[in-house]
Amino acid sequence: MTPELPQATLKVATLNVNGLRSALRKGLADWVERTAPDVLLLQEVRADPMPDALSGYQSVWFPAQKPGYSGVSILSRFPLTDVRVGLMHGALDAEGRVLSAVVQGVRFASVYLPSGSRGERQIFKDEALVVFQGWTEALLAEGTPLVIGGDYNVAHQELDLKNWRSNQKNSGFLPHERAWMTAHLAGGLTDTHRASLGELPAYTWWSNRSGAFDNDVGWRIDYLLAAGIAVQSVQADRFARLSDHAPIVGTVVLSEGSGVE
Amino acid sequence: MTPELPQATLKVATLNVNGLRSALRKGLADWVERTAPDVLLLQEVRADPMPDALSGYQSVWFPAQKPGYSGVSILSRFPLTDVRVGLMHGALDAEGRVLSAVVQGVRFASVYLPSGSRGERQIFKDEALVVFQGWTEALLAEGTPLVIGGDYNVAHQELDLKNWRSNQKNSGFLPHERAWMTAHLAGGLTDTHRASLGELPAYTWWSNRSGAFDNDVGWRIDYLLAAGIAVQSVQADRFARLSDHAPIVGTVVLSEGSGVE
DNA sequence: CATTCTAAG
DNA sequence: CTTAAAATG
Repeated sequence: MTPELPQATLKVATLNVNGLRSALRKGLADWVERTAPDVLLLQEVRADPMPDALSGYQSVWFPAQKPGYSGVSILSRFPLTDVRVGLMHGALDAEGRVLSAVVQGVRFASVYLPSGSRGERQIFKDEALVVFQGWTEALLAEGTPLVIGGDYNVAHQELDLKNWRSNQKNSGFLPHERAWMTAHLAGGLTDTHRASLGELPAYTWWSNRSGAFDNDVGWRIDYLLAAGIAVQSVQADRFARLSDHAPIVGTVVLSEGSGVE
Repeated sequence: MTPELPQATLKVATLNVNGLRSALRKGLADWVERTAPDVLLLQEVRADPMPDALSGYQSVWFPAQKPGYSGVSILSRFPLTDVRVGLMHGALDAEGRVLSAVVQGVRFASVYLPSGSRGERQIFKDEALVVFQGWTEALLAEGTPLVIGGDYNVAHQELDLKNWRSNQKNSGFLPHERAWMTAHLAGGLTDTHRASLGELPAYTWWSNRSGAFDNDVGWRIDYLLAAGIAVQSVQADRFARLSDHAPIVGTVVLSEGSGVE
């Protein structure tokens, strides 16, 4: 270890803001100042680009075509290079769902996969999973260290939601969605949040209805995944309450070469 | 004067609520309890009928066909009889703008004439003025004492708005609208609020923008008009703040026969 | 239940 | 600037 190295780690955070303006009203700027992520991956921005929303950050934005809908962005304290917008899939890219850029040699992706909770959108979600998996495989083949943060709208295992039995027929915990997630990870991505958690439950989303949050009736549908690089000390900040989702924060280890810890 | 008479007067109030649910949130029920009108004429209800919104009142409702838009109602502590819905004019009646009923031998009408502030609606407003004038003339010919309360979206004289010079080309103070109001009154209706005021200004509407209310940059576009009966002590309750309009309250004199005082 | 957008005033 | 609805999650 050479203490002279400029910075051996990058703090990364991912958050579905459910409206960036709403999250700002709820104190996102303060939370960012306290948490001080070097890279911040936002989903469901629901606004046109707001490059001055958080001072001290460069940013890239991928809004949906429809105003007020979907949209992702990446904010960084260090230069963002090799920005890639979308999946090269017309219908998905009209909705601003996948954006990536390289920071300090690591590619960071901000991903917002479709919800299927409005039944007629399940088919679109299923197609998105396939297209996104193809995109991911191509990226992994490039060999650049990769960190994906995002809202997948899929809970993986039984311990990833409060009531798994009653949700087996609900979008977000359908058997084929869970199998997709297993395959997605098998492609070489590590679920770093789960790795930090062990076997503990830790949800990242709670419905706004009734007392879902107070009763911790939640789902873990947001992820911080990594390939070719370690992300340590990954935690969901359950009490941030900046939206209906919790931010996930972790430490990307730059100096140790490759390998997931 | 015989003190044994059951009730020699009726307290009447008229108010554009700009959403009845909104006005209820802002304390309409308390205001009604304090003010205790016998008859309450509401405009811009913007809701389906809410017969239980104010306890102690019977009510009749004329909503627009389009949800959340326009709509008038009449609430009364005494029986409402001979209810008449609309003007028998398809386009106007689709918007729930004129409703009347008889209470204690007096016909009360709740009237919400169209706004022309969205320019393309001026022609519709102009037609409404003509149709409504015809309706009024027919009603006056019946000879029943008549009290009209409502939002006319027309300021009559120069003292009826703060900046009359700069508004001579704006809907609500156009020369032909003012002339219409003059003719409307000439048909036998008394502007009872103006009669109580003398030459004082007293506005009933302030834009929500900037500090229009704080600077009293208002318009008198709501009226309490009467024919064949006296309405006394008519005042706008400027500080009620139940909507962007002030309620107008007056006392209808039942026992003195006919005549406006 | 919460967000944003739209129509309307 | 404000309301209410619509679409969406």
